[in-house]
Amino acid sequence: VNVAVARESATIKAVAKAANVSKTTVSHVLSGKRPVAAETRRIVIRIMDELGFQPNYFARALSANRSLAVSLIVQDLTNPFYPMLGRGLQQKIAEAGYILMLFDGAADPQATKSAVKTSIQRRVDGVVLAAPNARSAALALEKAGIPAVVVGATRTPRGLDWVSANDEQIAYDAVSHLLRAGHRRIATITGDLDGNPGLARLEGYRRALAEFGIGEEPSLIVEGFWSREGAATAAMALLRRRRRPGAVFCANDVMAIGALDAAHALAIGTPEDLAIVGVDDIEAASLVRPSLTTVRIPTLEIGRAAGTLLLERLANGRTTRPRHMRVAHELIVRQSG
Amino acid sequence: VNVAVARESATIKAVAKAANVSKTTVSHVLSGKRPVAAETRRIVIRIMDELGFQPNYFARALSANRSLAVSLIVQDLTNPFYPMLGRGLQQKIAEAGYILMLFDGAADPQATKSAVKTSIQRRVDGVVLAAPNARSAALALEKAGIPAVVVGATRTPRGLDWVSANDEQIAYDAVSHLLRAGHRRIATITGDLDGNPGLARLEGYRRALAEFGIGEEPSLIVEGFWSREGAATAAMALLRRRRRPGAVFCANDVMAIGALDAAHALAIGTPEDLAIVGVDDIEAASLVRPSLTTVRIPTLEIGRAAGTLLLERLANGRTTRPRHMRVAHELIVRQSG
DNA sequence: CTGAAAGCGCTTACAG
DNA sequence: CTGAAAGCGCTTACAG
Repeated sequence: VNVAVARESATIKAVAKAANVSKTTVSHVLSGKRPVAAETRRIVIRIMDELGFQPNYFARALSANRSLAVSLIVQDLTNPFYPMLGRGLQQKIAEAGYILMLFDGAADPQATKSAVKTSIQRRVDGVVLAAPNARSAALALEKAGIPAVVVGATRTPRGLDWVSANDEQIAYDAVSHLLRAGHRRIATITGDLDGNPGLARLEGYRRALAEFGIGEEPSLIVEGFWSREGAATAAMALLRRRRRPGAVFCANDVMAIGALDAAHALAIGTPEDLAIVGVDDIEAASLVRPSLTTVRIPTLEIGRAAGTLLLERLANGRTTRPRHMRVAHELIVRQSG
Repeated sequence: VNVAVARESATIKAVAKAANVSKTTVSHVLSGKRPVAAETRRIVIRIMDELGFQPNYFARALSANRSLAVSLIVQDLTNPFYPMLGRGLQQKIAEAGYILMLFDGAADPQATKSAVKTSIQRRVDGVVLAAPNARSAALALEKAGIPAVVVGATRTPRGLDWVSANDEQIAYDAVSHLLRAGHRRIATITGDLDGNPGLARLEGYRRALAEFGIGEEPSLIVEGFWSREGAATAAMALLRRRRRPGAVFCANDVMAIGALDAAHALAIGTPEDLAIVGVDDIEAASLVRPSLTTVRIPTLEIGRAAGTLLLERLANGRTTRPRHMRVAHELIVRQSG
């Protein structure tokens, strides 16, 4: 096996020699941690330029014992939620000189474990967990002394920094929009009710109705399993009732599109005969016809918030209490409701 | 500023001491580069377990002079093309023990430059460039002795490993599908014709028609600028002709959705009165009504192919010639054509 | 304002 | 089959 002929890159030693100073001084013009005579600094900087010197991060990381790297462990990069999250996080940490190590596929617990292990071996300074099995991952990281921030978890993790959307309020705002538009018989197609977003969004739906003095009608609450087909089936049942609802709040956009399918199949007009509101603002929300009214979750902001929490944690160590940041959502009114 | 109380992780030295062997031996049971007596090995492994030993990658990278890391520099992570690419790449390189460093936002040349610089400083072993300004980036990397693979570039880069889809054939296959369905007046809404995918897809359209002995009709070729609105406008003009086309090939799905908009606005039925075929198979392609017939570009495969090329390059150095891999696409027949 | 030297935790010729 | 020691390229007390 041949070895790539990497052009030998200049070291601190070479720079020191050429500039006629010690390695110590070169190191200090690099870090600024100690005053260096203006003239000396100028010379050193010139030599660095001439030699194309780039500090070796391994050496730096090894002696300083920090990597200036952050891991992002993500459930499914293919879900549009995560790229935006990654972008926000990268923006934030890059400002502080950190880079992003990306681990995908954490829907599989085995992949999560391996991502955590690799993160520990590579001595990342912090980890953002956007994965379902955050709990055990966080434990392993804590043992290794690596701070973690959890994002969009289904449950509140104990003692960890955490950023999330306000799922209850999201649903409340969506349903309030329908109520303000005059709707009174409003159904909801829920997601999986085992986890947090599903449950919280159902609660928001209930609170909005309650505040309008509308009694709950259990038959208007149906489960759509977060999927287009599940929602279409549920909506079919809903729309075939004698007294069908005039509006439906769907706990995500994919299910809203399923509801649209059902309405179309039954020749029920949207929004005239059935208003539909979703959550997420996925790309398709503006591409379907009629375009979807929905609640946008500011994924970029979530990423940035996670970065902020992590940087603060890195600066403060464990001295400060765990924090929870909530990001603001936004109602996007389009054609469907 | 407080320092995080990182639990001291065990070092090779600690393991060696506890196991009553030398650091050399511990290192060799780790790497397997030299035989170790079965009994000794067993003891060392047990001690490693007990101490929770994780080798420090900085130290390893520093002495071995390789990082076991690969950079992915991406134009816009938010474009669904890239997450899948990233996943494929990560899958491939993880098999060889490499991790992925992600850089987003390379649509901005400044961001690309900074990503390249960081990649050099961090001594990544290789880079995958999925960015428009691949040329200058590749040059800088070459100077640093870091191999690069280019993905989905608009121009063929010289001397570099390269993976791409076969854009000409993609268009040919899409148009052939329409021809086989009996269409003879087939329009095309093209992308930007400055770059490769736009031009190549127009050529594929032409070849398909030519092979069917159909003369080119310049008025049936209109530009849609890769956007929904651009395509809708173009389609409007097309559909208002006295003799309007019976089918239209759109150079991407977003434009196909624009064509759908236009047909809908003019009450022209799809596919009865106007068949529509796109390219990409974005998520929305299956969500719009009628769902879109399209050509899927296997992004995951592209990522894996890039990983394969890069790993081979890392193994062979510059001894082998630059390679070009093409990935196979697939016609997805749905409702629109 | 500047340097000599130890040390970070590994790998790897060299020697036996 | 095993060890002692040099070295990778930085950072950072310590000393002046």
